Amino acid sequence: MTIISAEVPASGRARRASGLRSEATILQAAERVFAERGFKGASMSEIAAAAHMPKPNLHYYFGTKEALYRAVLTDILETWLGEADAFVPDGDPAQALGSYVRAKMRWSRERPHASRVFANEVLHGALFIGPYLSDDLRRRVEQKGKVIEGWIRGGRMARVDPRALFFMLWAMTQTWADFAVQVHAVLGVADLSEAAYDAITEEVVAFALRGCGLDADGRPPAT
Amino acid sequence: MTIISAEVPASGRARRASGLRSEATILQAAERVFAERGFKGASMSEIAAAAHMPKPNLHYYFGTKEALYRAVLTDILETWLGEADAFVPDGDPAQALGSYVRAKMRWSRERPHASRVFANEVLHGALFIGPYLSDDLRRRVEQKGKVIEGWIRGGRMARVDPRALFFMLWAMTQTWADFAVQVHAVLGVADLSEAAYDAITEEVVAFALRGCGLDADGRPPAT
DNA sequence: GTCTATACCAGGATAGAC
DNA sequence: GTCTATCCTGGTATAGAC
Repeated sequence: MTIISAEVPASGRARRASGLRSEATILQAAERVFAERGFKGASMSEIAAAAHMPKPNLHYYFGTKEALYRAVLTDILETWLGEADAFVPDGDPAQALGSYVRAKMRWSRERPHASRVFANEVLHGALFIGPYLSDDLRRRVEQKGKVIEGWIRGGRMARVDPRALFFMLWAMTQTWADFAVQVHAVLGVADLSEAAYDAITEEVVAFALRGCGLDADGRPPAT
Repeated sequence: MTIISAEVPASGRARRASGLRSEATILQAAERVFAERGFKGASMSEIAAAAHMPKPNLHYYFGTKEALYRAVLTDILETWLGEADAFVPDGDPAQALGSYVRAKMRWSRERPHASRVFANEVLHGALFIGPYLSDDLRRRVEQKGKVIEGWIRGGRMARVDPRALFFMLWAMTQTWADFAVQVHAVLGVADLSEAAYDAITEEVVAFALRGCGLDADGRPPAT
């Protein structure tokens, strides 16, 4: 992740433990507030309150609101593709796809704020992470797409455009974080239990595998 | 759509053609700006500029920024489920699901701004349309879910939780509007041609049908 | 109904004490 | 490194002429 450079705090030198802890606290609070309000909607005051410290401290550590936002995004992007590396050419398609979907579902569950910040950023034009999407992400999708094309040529899964497949998988998994409010409203619940979320995860996995022409055991279809 | 009441312009009485035209112009401009910037990020000045008229006119017609935003949302919600009524119990599952997905894909293509405003609203907690989601939408999903459950009981499609299915279908279709920037970045194109979008639409339809255990001709699988 | 000019306030950023 | 007090821009909303 070289496109977005995290702000180096004021001094430009390594700081002591208290500073690092403050910084981490701010980042965490900022992620939550940016997720709830968007970039414009979030105020430094609210982030400061969420981080239990006065406003100027935020400026001391990150300079500007925009720099803080960039730091949050950097933090998010560094993990966004972390679980994505299960696509090895020799691997079993059903196994690889299944664990990819499960990893993405877990990410939505464990870092819903991060998912929403990312969604908000892309939704409004990816002004900050645009270069990252067209360079780094594009390259990765291209690579993994080749693996999938290999599987298709080998008759190991249905013919699915690899890029379209990725967009659909991302959408199907991230929607549980990004649109959680809608999910809760339609289901008539205040929250999803771990058990309920696990059940949903298996629904998504099964749906995605069938969508790729694979049954749960990974057997390719007659087609 | 009774939950959100569109603002009745200043006089409270029907206005003449020029007023109606201005109002429609403002709504259209507002939808676009709200889509690009979010509620907070959008400014009345920018909407006014987009509508080619001075700022106070917006307040004349809609009172406040929030009222204008509500009017835009009402407009969007009225069409959001319009195409959703292909789910008739007697219908063919593959045919019903296919035309539903196609309708949603067309909506994403033709009203991307509307889709983004909606996404942004839900993403940030559905503060304005929350009641609509838990009343009207919930009821509709419940109804259509019964139809799907009937199909499953009749062995006409795979066992898929109907609610989960809807969330996935919405996600898979709306992502092409909401995350268009990401799609373009990863594909390395500035825009999608009609032909390219049609091809993607068929990818999504095929994937969704297989996901439901249906092939393109609507034959249920052995399962 | 349409527009110019302006009141008013929220919020980002900084000065400067400790 | 931490915090109080304050500056100042930008943005909603309105007054009031036409």
